[in-house]
Amino acid sequence: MNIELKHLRTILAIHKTGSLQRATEQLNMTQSAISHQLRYIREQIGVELFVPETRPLKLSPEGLELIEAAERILSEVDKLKSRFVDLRSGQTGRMFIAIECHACFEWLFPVLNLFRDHHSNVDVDIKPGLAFKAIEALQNEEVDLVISADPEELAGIEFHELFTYEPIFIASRNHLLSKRPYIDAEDFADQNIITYPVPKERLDLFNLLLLPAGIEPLSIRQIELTSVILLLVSANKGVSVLPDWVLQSSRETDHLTQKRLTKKGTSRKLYAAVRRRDSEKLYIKTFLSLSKNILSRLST
Amino acid sequence: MNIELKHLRTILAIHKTGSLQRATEQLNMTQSAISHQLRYIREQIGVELFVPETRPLKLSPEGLELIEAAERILSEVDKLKSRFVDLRSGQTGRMFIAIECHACFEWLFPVLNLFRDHHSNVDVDIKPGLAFKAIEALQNEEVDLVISADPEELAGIEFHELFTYEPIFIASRNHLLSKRPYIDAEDFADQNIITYPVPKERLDLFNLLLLPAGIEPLSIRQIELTSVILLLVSANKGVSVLPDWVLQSSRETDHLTQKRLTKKGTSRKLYAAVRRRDSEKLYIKTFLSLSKNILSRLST
DNA sequence: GTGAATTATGAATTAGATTCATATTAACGA
DNA sequence: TCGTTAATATGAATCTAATTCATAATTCAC
Repeated sequence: MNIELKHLRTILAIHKTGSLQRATEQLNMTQSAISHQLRYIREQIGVELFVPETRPLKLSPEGLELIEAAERILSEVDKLKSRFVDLRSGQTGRMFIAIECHACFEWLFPVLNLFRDHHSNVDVDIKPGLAFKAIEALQNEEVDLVISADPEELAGIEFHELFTYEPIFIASRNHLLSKRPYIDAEDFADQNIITYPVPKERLDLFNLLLLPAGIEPLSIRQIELTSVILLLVSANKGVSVLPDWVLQSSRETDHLTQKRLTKKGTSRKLYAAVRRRDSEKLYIKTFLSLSKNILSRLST
Repeated sequence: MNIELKHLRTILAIHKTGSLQRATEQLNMTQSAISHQLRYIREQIGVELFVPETRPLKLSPEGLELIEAAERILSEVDKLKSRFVDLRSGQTGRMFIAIECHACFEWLFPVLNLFRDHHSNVDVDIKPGLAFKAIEALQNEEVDLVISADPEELAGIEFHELFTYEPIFIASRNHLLSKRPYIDAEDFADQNIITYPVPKERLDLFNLLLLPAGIEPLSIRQIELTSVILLLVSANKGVSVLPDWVLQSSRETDHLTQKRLTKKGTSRKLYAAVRRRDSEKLYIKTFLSLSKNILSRLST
């Protein structure tokens, strides 16, 4: 027995309009096509659906049952369809985020708070633990958005620039280097550095300054939480380099001195990577737009 | 957006087998056909269902949702199908009965009690109030079976003979006619007759005897209930003619005398009319078979 | 019963689904 | 990283099945 949704729709239209003739309008088919189809359906299910030789067409008890089931099934299908219309247009969906940069929590949480106001239907989560394999996870659809400072050329992946930031040197006000107008690579050679617990090559300080200059600091201490880093630096247990936005938004900068790296300063850019096919989704656009503006919001 | 059940089945098969290649077995199609169909589905719903370029195929979050909905919908459709398989084979269905003969309640109830043991899934009901238009109601599918004594040649309708019965004259033991070996038409001319409240031409007594002989009884009193008729006749308030099965099965015949109509007796047949298309249904066959045997069951 | 409207049917046509042949792409082991 | 194998994608050809067209058969209302 082969039944398709098309057939259910036909039966429903015939029943609702009361005749094959009038059903033609709803179904955009000729009366002949409907008649052929009705015969096919009758053959398939082997039960008379309409009382024969009556007009307007009257349902048989079996026909009535079919109609009721058909309405249930078709409404389920319609729900499914509109669900996909929503998914496609970005009214709803999933946005799992992987972050390659540790400090990004500082601006990401405020962004997501704002985001929730716009898209309460979107399932948002931050996936920790795949910082290094983030882009791979994006391709695998394990996550839907990656915050990264290292754009690559990848098929199906788009990097959207979010904002430019400046890695800033911080030390205690009592620190020797607090007298300098700016900090250079060599200055780190005898310093205790406090960083996030990630490999060197993923830290701005090393990327931009120390690795090119071939300089090793005196020691490296790895700390998870930004506020603890600030605390330790304030207490003169070491120095650090953090993105400027962290220092703008933090209330624990009173005992700190901030300096540029190198005379003319340094800069980095942050990107959000998404699958190209997702980039038109409404909620992705909202996220990108909110992220681009988040720094000015935080500083006021 | 056009989705058919076929497509849901395809997606489901791909997911369950993990590859287009293996899905070919389930679907009895070539890998190429499945691939084309998959592309069509993708175009229709506009959302990537499987993570591209991965093997074994992995569902995207959207794909997972589709699978879940597809399983719901297809199971609903399967239920519908098996429902119709049952309906077609007569495992289940509706059997609304119209009776043209008043006394038939006497044997019909016992039949239906037995019937329920065999077919608890069949929706049984007796539809009163359309005694005269019963056959019409059968054609309109308002009822599914008619008990009738007057078979006709009608397109799509079959009359199945149930049993032969004898209309029997009854009177009080004290009644004058109780001495007679049998009763003739003329004997009714000075009698008070008690009958069911239906037109004369639908009563055996008039059909078989009085109308042909052109004889009018002294009076006619119409009574609904068989037991009340028996009561009144017992009390010598009049005489009546009832089918033999009523008298066999009744416990209120002690004060009655029973006589044949005419010297060699009379006989009538009862029929069950059904739509030809229903006559192969299991439960209809059961009903016919039970009805044919009911009289011997009642008399024991 | 007659005419108007509706449904059914067969043949012709058309659309669309499937296959075949083959190119492309991933997966795995050396 | 390369070659090998297996799987998927694709285009054209084919075939199936749905739709239309033309028309016959029914039904309904007056």
